[in-house]
Formats: sequence, C-alpha cells, structure tokens
Amino acid sequence: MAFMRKTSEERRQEIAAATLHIVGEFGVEGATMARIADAVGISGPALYKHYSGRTEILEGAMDLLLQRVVAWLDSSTNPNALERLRELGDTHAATMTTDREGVVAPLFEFAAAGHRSNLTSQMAERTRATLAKLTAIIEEGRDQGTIRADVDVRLVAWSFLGLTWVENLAGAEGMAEEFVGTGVSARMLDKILTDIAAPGDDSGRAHSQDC
Amino acid sequence: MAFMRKTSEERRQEIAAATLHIVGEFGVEGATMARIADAVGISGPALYKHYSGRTEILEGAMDLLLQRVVAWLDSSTNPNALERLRELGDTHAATMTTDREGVVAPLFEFAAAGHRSNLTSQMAERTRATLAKLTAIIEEGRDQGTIRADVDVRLVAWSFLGLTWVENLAGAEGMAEEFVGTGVSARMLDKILTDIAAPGDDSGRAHSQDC
Amino acid sequence: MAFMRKTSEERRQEIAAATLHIVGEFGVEGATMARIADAVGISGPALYKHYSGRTEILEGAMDLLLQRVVAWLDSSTNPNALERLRELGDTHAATMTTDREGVVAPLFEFAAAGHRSNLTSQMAERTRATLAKLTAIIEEGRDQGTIRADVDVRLVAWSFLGLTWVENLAGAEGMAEEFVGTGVSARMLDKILTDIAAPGDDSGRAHSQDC
Amino acid sequence: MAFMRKTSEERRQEIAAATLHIVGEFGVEGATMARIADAVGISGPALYKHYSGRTEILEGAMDLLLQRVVAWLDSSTNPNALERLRELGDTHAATMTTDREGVVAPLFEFAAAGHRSNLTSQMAERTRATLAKLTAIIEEGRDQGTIRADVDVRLVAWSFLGLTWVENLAGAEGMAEEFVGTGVSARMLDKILTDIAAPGDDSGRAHSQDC
DNA sequence: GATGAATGAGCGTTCATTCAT
DNA sequence: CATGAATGAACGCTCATTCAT
Repeated sequence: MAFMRKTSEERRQEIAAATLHIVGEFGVEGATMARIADAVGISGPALYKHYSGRTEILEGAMDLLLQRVVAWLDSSTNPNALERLRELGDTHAATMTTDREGVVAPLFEFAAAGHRSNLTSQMAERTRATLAKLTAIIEEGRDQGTIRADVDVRLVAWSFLGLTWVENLAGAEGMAEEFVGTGVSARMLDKILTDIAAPGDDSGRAHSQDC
Repeated sequence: MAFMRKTSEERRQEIAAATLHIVGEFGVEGATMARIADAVGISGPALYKHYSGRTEILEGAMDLLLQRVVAWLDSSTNPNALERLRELGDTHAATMTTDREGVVAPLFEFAAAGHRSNLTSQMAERTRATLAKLTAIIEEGRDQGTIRADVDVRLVAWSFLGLTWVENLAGAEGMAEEFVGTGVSARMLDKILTDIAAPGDDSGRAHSQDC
Repeated sequence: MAFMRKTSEERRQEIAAATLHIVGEFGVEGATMARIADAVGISGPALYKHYSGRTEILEGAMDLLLQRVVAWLDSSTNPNALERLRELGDTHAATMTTDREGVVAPLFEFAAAGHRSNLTSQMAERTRATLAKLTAIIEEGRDQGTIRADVDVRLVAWSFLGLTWVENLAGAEGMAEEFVGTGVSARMLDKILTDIAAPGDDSGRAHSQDC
Repeated sequence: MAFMRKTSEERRQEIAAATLHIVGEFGVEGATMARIADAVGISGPALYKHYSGRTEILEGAMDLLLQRVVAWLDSSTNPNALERLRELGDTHAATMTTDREGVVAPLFEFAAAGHRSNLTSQMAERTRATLAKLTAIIEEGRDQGTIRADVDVRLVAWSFLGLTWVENLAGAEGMAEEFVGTGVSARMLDKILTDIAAPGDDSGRAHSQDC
C-alpha cells in the first residue's frame, strides 16, 4: 500500500489536481516542479514520465480547471433559467469559502498570469466559452419568459461573470469577509437578477420595489 | 527639510516608480532586483543603499501606487458627485488603453500577487481606503440630491470598484477589446449610475427608459 | 548451437550495430540508453536484459567495430601487397563520404573518447591489431618483392594508419572537402606507396621522379 | 590572501585556462560549470559574473588555445625555414609528454567535439589559419633555397599538420609511448623534412640515405 | 557611498539505472 | 521476460543578497 505504483492516467490526473491546488495557493510561477512532485508524493524527475515538461503540466491543470468550470456551469439543473443563474451565483459565492483552492483561486491565478505566460489565449478561450454558456442560459430564460425580453444579453453575461471575478479578486486580497461575508456580493447578484427578471416572475427572491 | 538629503529621497522615488512600471509589465515576481536596478540606471546592490531589500522596494512601489490611486480619485473636481463618478469611470476605462503600466496594470498585479506575498494586508488597506473614498463621494451625492436617498451606499461603492477590477482582469486576459472596446464596460458603468441617479437629475448621460 | 538461443544473440548484435551508428552520429557521450533503445525499437530498460549496462553496450559496439575494421583490412584480395595497400587507402577515403557512420565516424569517436572513458585500453589494443595487420601486409610485400627491402616497416604502417586518422579528423572538423576532396589525401597516400615501391615495380600509379 | 577578490580580467583568463585544462582532461562535454568553478576555486554561479554562459566560456577557452597555437608557431625564430619546421615538430612532440593538457589535448578535444557543437566553424577557421602559417613557412624556405622548389606546398603543410594530429590521437589512445616514445613520430617528421630539403642543404639532421 | 565579485538556494531538465508488475 | 514508474545525481542557469574594495 505504501509504495504503490500508480498507472499513468491516474498519475496524470493526480498531478493535474495537485498542480491546480498549488497554483491556487502559490500562483502559476509558484507552481514549481519540486512543489508539484512533493504534493503528489513522487520525486522531481518522475513527473517527466507523465508529462513532457512543466508547460504541459500547467496545460493539464488548465484542462482540469476547465472541466470543473463546466461542471459548475452545469451543476444547476433548475429548468427556470433565472433560478439557474441564481443557483450558479450562490454556488460560486459558497465555494469562495469552502473550496477556494479547487476552482476559483487557480482560475484567478491563471487569468492573472495569463498575459505573461503563453497561456493567455487558452484562458481567453475558456473565458469566452464561459460567456457563451452564460449567454445561452440568459437567452433560454428570455425564451421561456422568466427573463425580460428587452435585456442586453451581453451586458448581463458580463455582469454575472464580472461578479464572480470580483469575488475572486476580493478573496485574493483577503477581503472575502467584507465582500462576500457581509452580503454585498449576494446583493449585487440579487440586483443583477432582479433587474432582468420578467415582470410577474418571482424567481428572484427580492424584487426591486418600485421600478 | 535638510539641504542635500533629497538626493536619496529622489532616488527612492525613482526606484519606486521604476518598480511600479516593471510590476505592470512583468508582474510582481518578474520585478527582479536586476531589472529594477537596470531601469533606474544604477546597478545591482546599490538598491540596498535606499531600501533594505526587495520587499521594502515593493512596499515603496505600492505606496506610490496608492498615491496615484488617490490622485485618480481626486482627479475630477466636478461639484456634482454623480458626474464625478462618471468621470472617474471614464478615466479608468481610458487609462486601460493609454497608460496601463502606470496604474491599472501594477494595481492588478499587486492584487493578484497579494495573497501569497506578505503584501496582502497593505493591499486590503489600500482597497478599503479606495472604498471609503468612493463611499464618501456617493454620500456627498446623496446629500446634494444628485444621488437617490434610498441607495445602498456600500453596494454601489463595491459595484463601482468591481467594475474597474473587471476591466483590469479583462485587460490581463487579453479581452480588453471585447469588454472595454465594444462598450460593454461603458454600459455597465452607465447602468450603475443610472440606477442611483436621483429622479429628475439628468447627470447620467442615458436614463433607464422605464424606471 | 542451441536452437532458439539466437534470438538473444541477434538482439545483442542489433543493439551493438545501432549503438555504433549512434556513436558515429552523436559521439560516445551522445549514445544515450534512450537513443539506443529507440533505434533498436525496444524501449528503455529492456537493454539491460542483453547487456549489463551502458559500458558493456559500448564495448559490444567496439567489438563490432573491430570486426568491421578487420573486414576492411581483409576487403582487398589483391595478391600484390602494395596494390592491396592502395586499395585499402582508396576504400577508406571513399567511405569517408559514402558510409561515414558505419565505420570511420564511430572509429574516430571511440578514439576521441578513449582516454576518458575506460575504453582506452580496448582501443589501443584494436589499434595495435590494425598496426600488426598492416605490418604483415608490408612484410608480405617485401617478401614478394613489390615493396623495397630496406623499408622501415613500422614507420610505413604508422604513416598509413596516420593517414586514415587525419582523414577522419579532417572530416570531423568539416574539412573533408579541403583534405580529401581536393586530392591532398590521395597524393599523401600516393607518396607513401611510391616511396616504398620496389624499383621496377609499377604497382604505384605514379613514381617518385628522381629516386 | 586566502579569499582575495580577483579583478574580472584576471578571472576571465583564469577561467579560460582552467577550462582549457579541463577540456584536455575530460573533453568538451566533460567541461561542466561545476568542474570549471571548482578548478578556479569559486562557486558555480560566480562564473556568470565573468562570462554569459557555458558557451562563452568555451569560446574563451578556444581563444586562449588559439593564442597558444600561434605562440607555438612563432616559438622558433630560426631564420632557416626548414630548421624552423623541424623545431616546431620537435616542440610539438615534446609537449606531448610535458604539457599535454595545455595545448595538444584540448586542441584535439575541440576538434573532436567540433562537428557536434557549433564550435566546428571556429575550429576549421583555426585549422586553416595554422595551415596558412605552415604554408608561409614552407614558401619562405623555398624562396630562401632551403626547401626544394618543386615541392607541393599544400601537401607538405598537410603532412606536417597531420603528423601533429596523429601524435595527438596516439596520445589520446594511450599510445604516445609507442608512437612518440619509440621515435616513430620523429622519423616521420624527419622523412617529411628530408624529402623537401633542397639538395646540398643539410638542415635536416638525418638524410634519406639513397634517394 | 556605489560597484564588482561572490554565494546559497532553487529552478527546469536529462540520464543511467532499478524494480514492481 | 519486457515494460512503465520511479529515482538520485548532475546539469546549466537565475535570483536576492552580502561584502570587500
């Protein structure tokens, strides 16, 4: 049990996951081969049996990250698109405190490192994919009548995505408590959703009172 | 106060400024002593005559950054607080393309690096100062009647600050064109301001149509 | 002798041959286990089933090389010893351009690496064998009257061997064209042979004019 | 005395010399940064204060080598060109046993490594320079009447250079004793010089008896 | 008081070799 | 018995920092 040899695919996943965690904790540049190897429990050069080099490991970590983001976006099966958005927002805010290193932290680190490493294009691509997914949800809501017809879809998608970013940044700056904990973040989400909720639909927990 | 003591102080400023620029271009971890010394024109260990080490230099750079942020917040002298917010937002969006390295880029880099260097607390402090300043402006607007009385001041301050953050992150991810260039960012700003504009006040360039 | 025992022996030969080629192309230090395994088509530690380690593989390659050198020395069956020497010289110069990797290149590489690996003694042995063979040819020529009786046999043997070495070194330095291509090498061979040709024997294509 | 700081130029020379020696002993690929640093008495990365990297160190070593070769070629001031050649040959054979690592060994190693590293062109250039210098000496001898007029200058130059190469290779193969020690090398030099000596000139110590 | 020399820690990577499977 | 996983040593190189000068 102690010194079990793992198969390559297991190891690859293990390495990617460990790297993702390390990126979340120490940043992309802090994700050194030694730290990764240490986290996996193997020794330095052994990483090269599973990946061709550090870059490929980082790419593998990004792939895993992407999967997790997709999983997040698919995590809500609520048929009501507006409700779905709210649940996504709630989930994101929740993971800010429960599993930062798993998704939001590395996501942010990759984005931050993006314009220096050559990972930029990949991150931009991923971001666009996320935007597209959000856009699709909003349009679905518009079609099903839960979201107002005159809504600026791109504006809303960016607002939603932006909110998650700000949560991340606040977390990175050690202000998660002040932004998320005190409910500011939740009120911002509420505002976004209330503003786009179709009249008569009470999916949004609160309503803008007089508009 | 002393006569020629300024030489050293000038050098400190020079070093801080150079460091800030380098941080904007290469990130916090890319701000190596060699690069800084090179940019200042002195070379190598001479930096230790003015600062006790790399950390202190970075702190000095952050101090300078803070000054610049304050200068930005004070850059508009418009008596109308609502208008002032709009001008600040416009200025930020503008500097995204004109002088990224000067303020927004290093600001973002410091925030990004924050939670692993020991600069976090300082950044949080700076962020709180900015929030306080924004809060003051909003309250001023409320008092002068240009901003609605029932506005959630903290929510608005965070929304405004968050918008600048998202602009930065979009820029870092190479998506400035898609977010700022296509006007999404401007529409988000407009939405924030329109929502808080006192009825009858037309400081906001556009109005939400039916509210 | 055994029936299917040849498989292993074949593999050994295969490995030795591949190694020889690699040594010719990348040098002794460039003959890595990975490259050898790759060339043979098996991969990695399988080599240890046939050889005890890298050193033994290199020794195996040298053995094969020795065989090939012997084959070269035996390649001419011309009964006239003087002619035989000329043919050997011509063959060597020819292989410089046609099959460098097969013999001359690895031969040179092993010689070059000799004094730091522990292969030196083997190479010296091989060299002595070659010298002995050349000596035998020269003495045979002397006995059959095609080579002058008063010739300094060791001097001639070394001169001949030295010429092949210089051809190799010139090739290694990228000066094959200047040394072999322009006929300098051929004239040196001619000079050696003319000087030792017995008077009246016209085996040498040219004659020293005034002796 | 113990920890004296050396000036850069001293160190550069020191490093080049040490590298040359190491190349002579361990080959070009064996000239590792650690070994060089060790030989100089400084520690690894300190080398980068004087050279930009390993390649530049190797080039520096080659420069030094070139100087030494030139010094060798200029070491004889004998007005008689034929005598000069003999003295050069004698000196070379002598250094084979007295200071192998200083010149001949590294010279050979660089030549041997040449076709793999990108030092080839430099070595070829150096070789051509040496050939040119030898050619000049031979032509000078022809003009002054100590060397026969009908001599093939290029052939002689290559023969002479080739002899030094063979001495080197023999040394590398551990056969210096058999080639140089027993006088074979000296007789080869004698033969070259005797063959080109102008009739009546007895600069050559020995004469071929009957030609 | 500024500089050049030097260092120790650490980086990503390669290689010959071992061992469980 | 051949392979894939793993390792320890070593490689060239970068960096923040110290210290003699």
